Amino acid sequence: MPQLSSGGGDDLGANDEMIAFKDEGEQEEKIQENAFTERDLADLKSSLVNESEINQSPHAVRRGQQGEQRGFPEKHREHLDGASKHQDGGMYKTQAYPGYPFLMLPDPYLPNSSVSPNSNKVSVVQQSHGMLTSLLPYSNEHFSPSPPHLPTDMSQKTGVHRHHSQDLSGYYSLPPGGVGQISPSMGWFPHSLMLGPSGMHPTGIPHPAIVPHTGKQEHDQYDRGMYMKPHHVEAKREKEPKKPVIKKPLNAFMLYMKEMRAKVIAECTLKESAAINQILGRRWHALTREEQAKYYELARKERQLHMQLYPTWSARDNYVSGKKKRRKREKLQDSNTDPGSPKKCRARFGLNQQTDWCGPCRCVPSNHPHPHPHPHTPSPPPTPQHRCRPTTRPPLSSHSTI
DNA sequence: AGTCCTTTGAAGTGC
DNA sequence: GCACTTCAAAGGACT
Repeated sequence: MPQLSSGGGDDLGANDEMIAFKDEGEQEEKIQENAFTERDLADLKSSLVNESEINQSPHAVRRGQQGEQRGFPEKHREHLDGASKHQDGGMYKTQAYPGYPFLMLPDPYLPNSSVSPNSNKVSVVQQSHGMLTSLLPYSNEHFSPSPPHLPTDMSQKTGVHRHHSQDLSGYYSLPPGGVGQISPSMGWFPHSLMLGPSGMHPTGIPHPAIVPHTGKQEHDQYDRGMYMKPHHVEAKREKEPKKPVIKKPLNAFMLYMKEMRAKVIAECTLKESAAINQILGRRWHALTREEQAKYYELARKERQLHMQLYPTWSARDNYVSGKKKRRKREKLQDSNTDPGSPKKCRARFGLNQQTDWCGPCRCVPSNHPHPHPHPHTPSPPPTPQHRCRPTTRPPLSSHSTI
């Protein structure tokens, strides 16, 4: 748990994390990040425009970023990884949150616990596809070092099973008239026993973490149908009686994205998620430790709740078969070694026909330490400092510019 | 219709 | 134990 406030001066890697930021000039950026929005937009737009004008390649921006990210110090990532690995360790659960005493108390979502309906603070995001999302009130009240209401309230209600739209309405309060505004990521996990065969809650609100089992596209469709009139949902279900999938609980950054996406969209008038995510990634790094702690805490609760509700669930359940993926990769590799023209090769990887190497790594010659003259001749193995990964993201630079 | 892109973090896999 | 991979969200772009 890297960014959490140590409170009493313990170090969980959080200090290291911050030091790492400072070492890498992040501090300066943090100051500058305050004047984000306009610059984000300007940078992003100009980069998009420039790239499109120069290269007319849909991957031009990606290449540029990869070029930057290529310089990302592994050390930093290790910090993150190492720190995150502490998260579920004892430190996290006990000492890591000296300022969060409620963590030592019974989980609010345990069958014998509950939370109190005493807050009306809520952020409601109108998703572009029409789904309303109720977000946790990320007020300081909720995430103050000693949330005053939580432990007390939790202890007041006992023996009541968690009914999300009521019990959680305190902690995850609903806005006026916001009946269906339940976020998949904010802890709205009704008990599995309360769900119907396709993840429907008795209230008629489908469980957001449960979606049909047929891939991303249907996830979207299902999401869009979440608040359809019941008979529509019913008809849809009859048509597609597919095995529901329990989705992963959202991590801190995902929760942050969910909350801030609409804001960024509004500020930047951007719609492309990839671009928005870049901005959000930068903003995430610009957050203070305390601000991030809100989301880490929230994510922890999410995981905890998820674990309670679906004790047998494993992230592996949603993995596409490793073999299947490997086959896909191998197939791609085969096609890369398949004789063909450099032109076709560049086209396949969205490279500029004039300026780009046609190798699978998409790096432009100018920033590539070991050029791929042509994929048909085997590329030299990636160096530890620079790994070319065409299908997965390269090491991320925490201070990469858009 | 399906996949990619882009971000971070959690968790799984494989050595 | 480490490095690597997959998946969570989102929606436009691309195949």
